[in-house]
Amino acid sequence: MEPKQITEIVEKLKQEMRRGITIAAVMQLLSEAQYGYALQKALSDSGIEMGQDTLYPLLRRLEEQELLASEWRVEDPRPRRYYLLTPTGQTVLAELKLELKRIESWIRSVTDETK
Amino acid sequence: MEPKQITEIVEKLKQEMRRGITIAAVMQLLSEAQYGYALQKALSDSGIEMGQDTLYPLLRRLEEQELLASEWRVEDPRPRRYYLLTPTGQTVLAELKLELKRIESWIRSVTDETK
DNA sequence: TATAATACTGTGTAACACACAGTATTGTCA
DNA sequence: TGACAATACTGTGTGTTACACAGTATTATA
Repeated sequence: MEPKQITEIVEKLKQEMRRGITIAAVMQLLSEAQYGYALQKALSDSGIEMGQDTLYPLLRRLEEQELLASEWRVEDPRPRRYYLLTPTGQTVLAELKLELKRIESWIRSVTDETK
Repeated sequence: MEPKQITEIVEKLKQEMRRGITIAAVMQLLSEAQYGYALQKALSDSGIEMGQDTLYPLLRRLEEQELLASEWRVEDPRPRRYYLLTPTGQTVLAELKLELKRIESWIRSVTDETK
């Protein structure tokens, strides 16, 4: 098998592994109100690259589920749409964090075993 | 929002978070040859529940990508299909583990911050 | 003997990340 | 001043895959 194909496969698998944490990342960052573009930068700072075409539908989806609420703020230099966790969203995030701890310990058990 | 709906949403989000690690789990367990049904039980022992209708297509997919190889073994009490990581699969698994460590440290940073 | 456990195969569908495309406004620089 | 970049958001289409649903066969058990 070509090294190029291996890289493709690896990248795709990494992608699949990452997708699970992006939701929690977004929700965690929205414990405080933030607008989409700034959120994207904050995610990037956390090492999570996410395109606008992925982020905005995700925000819409979480809002539809009433985990987020959004509002337009007319401000300098331009209007922005701010998102914030709802109380329900906070509850859900707390639950997700428990799951993350489980995933974390599973990762530790797997990677430590074969170090 | 109904508590029932929240539970649904939480479960679905947990599910999405888990999917990322199932691939690595399967590959890790197949560092040694194992047949499908036994693999499913081993996964379950690791806290990862996975139906046959999910596991077998995943095994097929990984085999198509040449990360796994399989063979029928005629044995007592019945023939079984064994799966084992290929050398390529071992390479890929090592790469995935690096990614898992990244995810792990990200989880730590997020959950510790808000403890 | 009927049912459960063991073991595997195949098809269909919902969900969603990402690709692709677009819009508008403000900022920067030659 | 105008072209391009950055800022900021919206919408549609598609590929992928977990899971739902369905099925098969053999062995084990009550």
